Amino acid sequence: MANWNGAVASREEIRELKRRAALRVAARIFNEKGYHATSLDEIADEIGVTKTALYYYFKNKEQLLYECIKVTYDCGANARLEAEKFNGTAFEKLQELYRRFMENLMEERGAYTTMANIRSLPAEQQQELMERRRNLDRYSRMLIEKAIAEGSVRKLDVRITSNFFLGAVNWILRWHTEDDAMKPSDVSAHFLDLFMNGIVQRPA
Amino acid sequence: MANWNGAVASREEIRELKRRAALRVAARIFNEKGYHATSLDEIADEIGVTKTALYYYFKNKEQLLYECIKVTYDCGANARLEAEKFNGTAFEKLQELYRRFMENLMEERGAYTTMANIRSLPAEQQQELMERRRNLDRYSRMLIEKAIAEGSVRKLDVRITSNFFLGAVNWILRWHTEDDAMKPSDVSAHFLDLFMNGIVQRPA
DNA sequence: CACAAAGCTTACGCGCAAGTAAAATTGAGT
DNA sequence: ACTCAATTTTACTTGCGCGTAAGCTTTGTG
Repeated sequence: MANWNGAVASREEIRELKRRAALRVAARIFNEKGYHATSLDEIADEIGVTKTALYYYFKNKEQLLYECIKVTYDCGANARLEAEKFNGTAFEKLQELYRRFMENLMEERGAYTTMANIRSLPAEQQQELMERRRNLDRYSRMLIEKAIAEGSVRKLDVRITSNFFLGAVNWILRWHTEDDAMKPSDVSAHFLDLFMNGIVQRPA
Repeated sequence: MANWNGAVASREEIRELKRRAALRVAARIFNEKGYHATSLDEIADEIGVTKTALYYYFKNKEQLLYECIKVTYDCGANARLEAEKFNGTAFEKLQELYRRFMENLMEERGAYTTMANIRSLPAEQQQELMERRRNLDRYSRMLIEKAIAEGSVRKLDVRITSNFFLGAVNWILRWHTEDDAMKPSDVSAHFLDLFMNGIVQRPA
């Protein structure tokens, strides 16, 4: 038998798990205290290693932040993929986009995508993240426009409407904790109910 | 004549104007780069003085942040006062509360009330601000409850509904700039339209 | 004009936290 | 049990930025 060791994690796998764990801890503390107010010593302490150990997994502090933010953007990007493969009206796709987005955010719990955080990164990574942000925003607006065109949504200002809901969604991480009484799916359902009722076109 | 100098600002007045100007500059940079990433030298440079001049107006960096955040909280507190003196249903008061809140925020342009910012302050000021935050939130929820009781709003989860809109509102400062094509009153009207349509009770 | 108070500057001390070098430890495969 | 790479540590350098001390400049007032 080449390897009856299937159940036990390999070195590579352990390394990856430790990386993920470190990212989760880092993201939590960054969100609580802010990137610049958080020292690597603090993050390392919480994990149970010394600061220098982190440098074995991440190039530097910026890299750590970058990957934390990437988690958050991936939530949006994955939500978009789900929405695109969803067969249905623009109205339904819009709903799917935001439902997935919200639930991903609450599951993954990455770093806030604040201006302060993004601007703490090197120019190149800033560009990349801003680009991804714009992409999600454009997709969201496009769906709203299509939904208006198909008559399922009232004639609204698309920019305002998109910002309205994106704001509410991004804010979720501020008040919804990991051990919240409310499950991610409950929160997303409530939010969608509020949003969709706000924009839906009703028969005269 | 005791003083034919009425048109010219007195020393006290000039001092106060400079303080205000400094606060506005500080809040803008804090919002762009984050509190800890912003040096006093930077703020002073932008104003056109040296760092030490700021110490003539503010006790220290924390004090500067504290007052920037206070601007934002005052927007909420003043909105509440306006709403309370407004004669009408809970539904109308709710609308008034948020309309004023949004417009004040866009006019005053204080500092974001993020966890990171608040936790950068001394314990005592943290307490005070958290208290004020809770007060506004409680008032918002109370109005929603009353509006449900009076039958003008659907039976919704009050906590979720309040967080939903507070999130959208707080996010405004992220995308609405001072020279935005859209006036504060236009933005607030749009937002209220979206929110109120989302929660209103409709005849069967 | 004198002179005090207000307003601001230059020069510096000091602590904290990012990042590095090199040594110590662990543990998987032989 | 031995080896060597993977992992983590201890000990250190460095720079940035807050805050202070001491002095210079401006301005209103008698």
